[in-house]
Amino acid sequence: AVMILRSRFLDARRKRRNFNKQATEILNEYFYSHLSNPYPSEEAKEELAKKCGITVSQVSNWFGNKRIRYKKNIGKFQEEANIYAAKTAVTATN
Amino acid sequence: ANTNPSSSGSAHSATKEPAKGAAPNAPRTRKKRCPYSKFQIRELEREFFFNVYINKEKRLQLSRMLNLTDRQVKIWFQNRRMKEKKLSRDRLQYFSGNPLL
DNA sequence: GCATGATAAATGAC
DNA sequence: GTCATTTATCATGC
Repeated sequence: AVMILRSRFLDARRKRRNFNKQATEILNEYFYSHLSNPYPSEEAKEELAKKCGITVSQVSNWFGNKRIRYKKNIGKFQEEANIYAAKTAVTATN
Repeated sequence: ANTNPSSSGSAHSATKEPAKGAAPNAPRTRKKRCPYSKFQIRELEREFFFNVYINKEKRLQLSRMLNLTDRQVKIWFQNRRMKEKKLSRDRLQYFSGNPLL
């Protein structure tokens, strides 16, 4: 039984699975509403992880990848940025 | 069977070092990440298994054998210790709340 | 075929 | 020394 769990653990690390749409939504919402300083604190990471149903490490990975890829090609993310900017603006007025 | 297309036989020795006196402004470009070969990894792992903290003497010896800089070996051990710590954390999280234990 | 998540070198703060 | 990062690379999803 232990061996099964061990191999399952190794497989779980190797295989990549996309986050569900809801989790990505939450992460993007935070990212674009903190675009001037997209570095969540440890506490913020834990909260995001809880809300997204992923680990803190996965939150860190996501922000690391997002920051570098956004910086490398801002144009490609412009549309996405506008969407979430509008979204947070709506929530701010309510 | 050395499946290494990226010539990591000499992982350092280039891509940096503005040749001593030249380039006064010297933006000090970041060294490009260079994946190590299977052989280099095997030897580093072997030493890590023996001791997660490597002393300066073995470090110099290992760096010469693997054609890496002393600094690269030092950094590899630092990163490897962090990896080990992360593996422990992930194991704990993964096996907690399990249906079998 | 790229998008995306995870990992591996390399840097810098402390 | 640790540790959060940056960056490139790897592996997979679709």
